[in-house]
Amino acid sequence: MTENNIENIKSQMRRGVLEYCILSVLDKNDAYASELINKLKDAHIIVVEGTLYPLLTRQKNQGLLAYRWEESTQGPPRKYYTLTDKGREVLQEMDKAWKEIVETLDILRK
Amino acid sequence: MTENNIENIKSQMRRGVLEYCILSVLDKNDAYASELINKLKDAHIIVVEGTLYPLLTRQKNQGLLAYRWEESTQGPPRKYYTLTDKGREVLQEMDKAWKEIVETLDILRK
DNA sequence: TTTAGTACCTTGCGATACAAGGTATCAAAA
DNA sequence: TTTTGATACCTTGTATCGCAAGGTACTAAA
Repeated sequence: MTENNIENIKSQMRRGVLEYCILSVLDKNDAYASELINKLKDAHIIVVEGTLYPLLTRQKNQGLLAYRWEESTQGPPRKYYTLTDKGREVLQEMDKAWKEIVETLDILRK
Repeated sequence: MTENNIENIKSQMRRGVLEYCILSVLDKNDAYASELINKLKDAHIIVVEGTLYPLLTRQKNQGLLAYRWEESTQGPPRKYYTLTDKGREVLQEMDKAWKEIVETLDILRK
């Protein structure tokens, strides 16, 4: 029960920064969806397909991301996402917002 | 539009830590709902009644909080919430979870 | 030609944040 | 003594969104 509680809370915290994480990863390198899932899993940010695909579409529709198709010899073509200029701007705003929240919690929890 | 975007993102981040903030505030002092709203507003964590009341009830049902009624000379009686032992345990788990996420983002955003 | 691996995407359910509206108490003004 | 304003509680309805589950399609190897 308590365990469940905590898992719930963790995933809630993660959810809050998920979009931030995605833009952060893409800021370093373009990536396709499955690749993103693995990179985020490595960073202990769990995200599943049913969450990521709609989210990427949303961010693309907001003009934060663009994509291109690339052939693969290993299977079907890959949809590589890349940050747009607007995406980079928003990422900077996210940096600020994140900093504020971290400071807020420092104070609340001091 | 972009502004809206950012507001959205900020509130998403805040949401992720809302329960953490509530327990943190109550860890310092017992408080009643309206008081909590003001304290959180001061800390730039916006939360409205329609969000807070169900949330407090949930946390109480999970055994994290208890409450007592206190008379007030200024209006209707106040429902003072207080952390339970379990609430304090969970708060410590939240501290860990939060630390992890902050570290994760440090790495992702380095 | 079937199986395994990779990659894409959608549907349906449940949880939940928030706007809006409602009830009740007390004190002071009209 | 009734009305107003301030304080405090709580609920309802809508919309969003995360996630489990299920589905399609391409490639290579068995």
